[in-house]
Amino acid sequence: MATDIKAIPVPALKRLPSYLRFLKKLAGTGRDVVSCTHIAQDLRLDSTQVRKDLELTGITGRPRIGYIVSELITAIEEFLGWNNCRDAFLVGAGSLGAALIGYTGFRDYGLNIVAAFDADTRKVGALVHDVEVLPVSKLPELAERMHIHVGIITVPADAAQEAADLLVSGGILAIWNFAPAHITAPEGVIVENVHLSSSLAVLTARLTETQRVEK
Amino acid sequence: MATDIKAIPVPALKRLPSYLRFLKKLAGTGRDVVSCTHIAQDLRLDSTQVRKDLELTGITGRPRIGYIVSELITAIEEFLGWNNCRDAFLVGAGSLGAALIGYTGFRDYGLNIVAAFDADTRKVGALVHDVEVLPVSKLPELAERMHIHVGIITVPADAAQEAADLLVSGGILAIWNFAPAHITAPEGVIVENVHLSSSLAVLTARLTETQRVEK
DNA sequence: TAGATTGTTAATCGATTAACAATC
DNA sequence: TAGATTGTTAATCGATTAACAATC
Repeated sequence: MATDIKAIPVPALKRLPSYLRFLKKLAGTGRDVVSCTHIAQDLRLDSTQVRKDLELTGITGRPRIGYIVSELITAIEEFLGWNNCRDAFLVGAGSLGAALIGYTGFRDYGLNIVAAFDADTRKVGALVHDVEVLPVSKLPELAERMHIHVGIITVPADAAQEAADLLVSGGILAIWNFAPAHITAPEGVIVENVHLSSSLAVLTARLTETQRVEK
Repeated sequence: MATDIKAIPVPALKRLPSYLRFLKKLAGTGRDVVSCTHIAQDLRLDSTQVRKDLELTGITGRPRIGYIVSELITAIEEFLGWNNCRDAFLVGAGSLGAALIGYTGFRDYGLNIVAAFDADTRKVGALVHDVEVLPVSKLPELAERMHIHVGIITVPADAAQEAADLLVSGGILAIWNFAPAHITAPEGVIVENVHLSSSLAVLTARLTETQRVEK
């Protein structure tokens, strides 16, 4: 097999967006060259780690000088696939769904939510931040016709698997799941979970720990 | 030092909530005993990993039998500090803030958002899901008086550090940051970030990768 | 009893960090 | 040139997985 390239480490992938943010801020100030040390200092990371992470994107720097800021921004964006926008469907037009639709920052991440779907007929037809809410029954056909590859799930936990199945039946290739539920999808379909409970667990466990120690 | 206990591994901590979800579902069906194999199967994990994770909570099972579901639920909840509710303040009453306030599920995670704050005077005075929006200037004094230890940041990126400083000045001990920005806080203050861009980076990088391979 | 499962120790794997030569 | 920084290899650290004895 020719595809014997090493898998991209997830922790590295998760750090790239913060580099991008920093670099864009830097570009705004007119700086056109940056070193790993500089990035690492701002983000409180190890400079070797930053260098290895940047290496993933295929960029090369110059000893003594560093990296060209604009080149680096382009390299990261291309590596993440953020350089050209992807259209996405969202299932579950509740308050979280509305918040995601309303967040304009996703454009920077190459994501564009073009339609929302809801099982609740009372929500169908409404406009959420200029995005129309459609009945879930229309999803599979529309996804196929519009060549949508990304689906976002913002339904309650007990409807999450159903929403996932719906997206899969429409030929979606990647699911961004915000529902507090474990969902399964066929081999080949990417599932990325945003489990707020996991994040909160880290926070509360640490807090409980420090408060236990202090007493 | 007596506090030479091994640090709790973050990945393990992040898995605990999913166990809890599964166990509660199980308890609902009337089952009162469960094995690691059973949990691992449902969540597509390694059973040894599940056992090690549960070990963290201090629970002991019985060979051949497994763990008592109700005991396990209590053990995880106590370990995470989810058994008694914490009051929290939220800064930034935009659509994401509103979504978090409106999400009743946080009660299960021991979190109760009692007040929202915003710098925008036009938002002040409004009610968001029965929670009053107050001016940010009132935050430090109120946080101190009400013994609030947890602060949630849902402001735009450029106001995030300011919001963090405000919370810190009110004596907050832990910050749950939803703003797409790197924030710094004094030693001892816990900062847990929900960086949607990191999560999306994993999704889009994988998607770009598979699409690259297919062509 | 036999066998499933826990508890625990050892082996493996992968990510982070350290070391250092190459270079502009 | 001298020295800062990249690129790369090696060492360390921590998490996952495997192995196996203890036990109900």
